Amino acid sequence: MRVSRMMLVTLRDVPADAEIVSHQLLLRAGYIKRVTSGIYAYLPLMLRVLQKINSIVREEINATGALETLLPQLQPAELWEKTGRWNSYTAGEGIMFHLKDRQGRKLGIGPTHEEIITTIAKETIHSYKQLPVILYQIQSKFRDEIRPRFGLMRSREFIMKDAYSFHSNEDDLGKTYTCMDIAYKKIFSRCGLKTVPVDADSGAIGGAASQEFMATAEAGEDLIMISSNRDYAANQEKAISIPKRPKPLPTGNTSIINTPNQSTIDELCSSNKFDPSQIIKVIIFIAKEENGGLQPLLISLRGDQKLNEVKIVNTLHNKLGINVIDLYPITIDEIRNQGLCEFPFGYLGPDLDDKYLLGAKTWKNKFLRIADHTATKLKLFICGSNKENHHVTHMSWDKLGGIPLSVDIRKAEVGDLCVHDQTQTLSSIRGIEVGHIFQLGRKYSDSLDAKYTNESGGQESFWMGCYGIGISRLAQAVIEQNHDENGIIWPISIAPYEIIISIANTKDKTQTKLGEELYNKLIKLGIEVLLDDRKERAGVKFKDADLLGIPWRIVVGREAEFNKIELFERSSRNTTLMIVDDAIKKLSSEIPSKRS
RNA sequence: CGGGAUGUGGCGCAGUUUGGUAGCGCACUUCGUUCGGGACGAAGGGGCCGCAGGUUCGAAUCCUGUCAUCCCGACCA
Repeated sequence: MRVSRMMLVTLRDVPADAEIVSHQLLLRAGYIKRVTSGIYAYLPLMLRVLQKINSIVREEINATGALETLLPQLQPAELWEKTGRWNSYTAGEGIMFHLKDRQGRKLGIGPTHEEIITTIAKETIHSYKQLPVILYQIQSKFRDEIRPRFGLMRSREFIMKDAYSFHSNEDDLGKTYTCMDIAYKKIFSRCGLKTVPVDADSGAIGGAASQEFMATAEAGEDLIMISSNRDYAANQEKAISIPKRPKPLPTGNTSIINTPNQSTIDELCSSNKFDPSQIIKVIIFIAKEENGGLQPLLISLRGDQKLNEVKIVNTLHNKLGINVIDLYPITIDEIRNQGLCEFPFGYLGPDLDDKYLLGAKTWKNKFLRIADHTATKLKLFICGSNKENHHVTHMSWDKLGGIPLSVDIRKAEVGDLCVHDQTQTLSSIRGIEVGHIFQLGRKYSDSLDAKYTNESGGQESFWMGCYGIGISRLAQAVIEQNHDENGIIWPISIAPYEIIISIANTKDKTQTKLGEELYNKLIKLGIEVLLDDRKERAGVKFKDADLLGIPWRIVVGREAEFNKIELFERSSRNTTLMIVDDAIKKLSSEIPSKRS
């Protein structure tokens, strides 16, 4: 392709809207154009990158035995109602774009495709003999993100590869899950992306085992907790660790103490020489349930621990079968709006009476009481007395009327010891989520009544897995990891072009002629080559070539008359003066070997 | 949605406090001189100053409303 013909417009100034380097470079080098918030046009150069990524993804996913499909983006509400996701995906700040057609039928614009694919599987797969089946597609997905940002990193329309697998038993699902794990690692490494697999929360999609692939980058939105030897890594939402040992409370009798103006852990500790680990703090949240119910939660935590809200949502779902669509701390205004008397905030105890909720307008009038393991393990502790300005020391769970539901709802912190290996400590790094694999189990097949006939003639729900890769996000993540002050440095495997020939002076006939010859020869060799034939000064062409990030550059310049060119490698910035034929030889052996 | 900020040619910005009818750099066009790391000079083209009302003889500038964009939080490939 000739640069003079490719609608290339590069920007010298950094667009004001772009915050992170990869986004700035995509805009400056003319790869993408913003159309509206979170919605981008992929310009010709970008499309080539995406197509390269797609073909790597296709190769590796096809190799797992998966079949490519293309599913509709417009999806009927009924399917989403069956899985119970229509409300949570559309109501309030729902993430699904949705609309009504002219007959008034409700449709959603696909943020994901479990409903569709499971329905298709249900209608197509009737016997265990047809299993397992893996289906996938690569196409645009739509999510009405609360806050789109960072260009393609979090956009509202984005390209995703999503695969879904169907199995007759859990073991088989596990096998495919492992295959995908391996395929994903190959894909990311072929794309030149450094990733860390982490244990993940399975979020709104639901399910059992789940792993995220994080591209490590300072600009990443996710915090990853990782052990020193990298054996363990988890999303902060899911991370577990060994909490520090509590400082035992010296023996003593249960007694109420005066604690005026000591409504925080800090104040309480500094005034009474307590250690935060000797205290139980109590927090009240409201869990908004899928069916609209508002359940007050009375949560007990050890004073030195922090609450992990995601773990609470999961606990409610997994242990109590409550599907929570929103979780938020209560406020004084809300208590008033409920028509209730004020709570003794700052002095709450785990035994706060349900009578505080009597007469609530929309809240349920019984607390759901849960506590973190670190709290329930304390034999003796200090806690609020449910009376302003008073705490209780040497309290025990017995005296409080028993131990509430004991679960892990604390945040793992940097410096904690790891559960898998107590010689390791946790530290944190930032990452960009580029892939996610789940073992869904039978959640969707059950709710959509997707069954097949098993060996003994009975009906059974499919075991399912789902596996996503954010294609457009991945492309940008690669830039985040591969750039310098001059621009992008594409790995050759996904570069839009492999070589750019810069003719230093287009008025020089010798240079132009040699450039054109070289261009044609390289094309014949099957190399993807750009010819910068623009009537620009050499400096402009060099700057643009660096900015675009093409892995190799050939400069046809002063030495053209001696049949020599300069070969420049973008990543190392090494330049070699070479005879033309030697350069061709070198490139035609080197480039194909590094494409993989 | 809550908190913060900004909207002025394609991009980056000044002008707004103290109303007088729009300017700078980059990019674009033409000519000349240059010609290996974003050249220089000269001459040009392009903007109803986000939009709608209002105040005023007169509004980019003041007032009201509205829309959009970006940043911080919840969301997620």
